[in-house]
Amino acid sequence: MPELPEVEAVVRRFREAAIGASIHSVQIERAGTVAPHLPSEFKSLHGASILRAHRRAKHIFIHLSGDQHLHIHLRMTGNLYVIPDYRLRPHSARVWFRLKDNRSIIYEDSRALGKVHLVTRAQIERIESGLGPEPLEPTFTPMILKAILATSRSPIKPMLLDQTRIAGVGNIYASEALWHSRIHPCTRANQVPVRKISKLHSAIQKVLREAAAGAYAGYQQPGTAIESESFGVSAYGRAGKPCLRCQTPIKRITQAARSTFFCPSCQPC
DNA sequence: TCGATCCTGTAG
DNA sequence: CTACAGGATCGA
Repeated sequence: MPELPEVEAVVRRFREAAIGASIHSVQIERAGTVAPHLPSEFKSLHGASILRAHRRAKHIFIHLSGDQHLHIHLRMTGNLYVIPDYRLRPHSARVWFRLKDNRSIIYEDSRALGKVHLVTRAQIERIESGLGPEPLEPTFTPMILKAILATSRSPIKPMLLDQTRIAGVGNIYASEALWHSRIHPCTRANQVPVRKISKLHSAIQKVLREAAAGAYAGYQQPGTAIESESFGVSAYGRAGKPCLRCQTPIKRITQAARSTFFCPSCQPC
């Protein structure tokens, strides 16, 4: 589910619900979600209060009292939210934090690929320093994108997923941005024509911004279908369906073991 | 730079 | 039953 806009929505909701709350206890239903930590290490969170939460790329960092920090990555199917009572938690709750006010913070993850880690401030800095620019921040300019593209000979679409180059673009929005900027996904990054670089830059921002607007309203708690991508999607998941610009059937290919969707007619090589 | 891998769920 | 899933890491 979550790409950058969805993670942003999760963090915003989390902040509204959880800042200022105090943790009563921590339940770890699945050790793998906190590995390589031991569940017992999380006892240090008992009594801690939640001070801040922020997002960097698709990473979530939660700052707690006592100079403690949680690092949460939702991966494919993770979700983080607060519910009124722990007994309402879904079957796929992997870690939950009972709050002193009786509510609970739930980390839910059906595929269990995501992680909930305890980290130090130094570790957070190390993680963040390894990431490329945030695509929705002013620091991400067409010139910066041009410089990033120049350093890679790999096909542009897998390159867009490389978090060390640009942080937060995922599989759906990579295909979408290329469709909007009419760039073939197999084009080598350093071969993208200069004229199309600014198109790509604005397409990345457009696609992420529009998704962000929908995600905050649409990213729901358990049981509700998560369909934030179902509106505004022009190429992703539309194999065989007509391109919205030229009616040519959208094609699906595999790149770096991920699906890519594009229009073979209006995204020429 | 690729393929395999971590997992579970759902669609075909 | 198989294929595939919006992520990221690891080893070859």
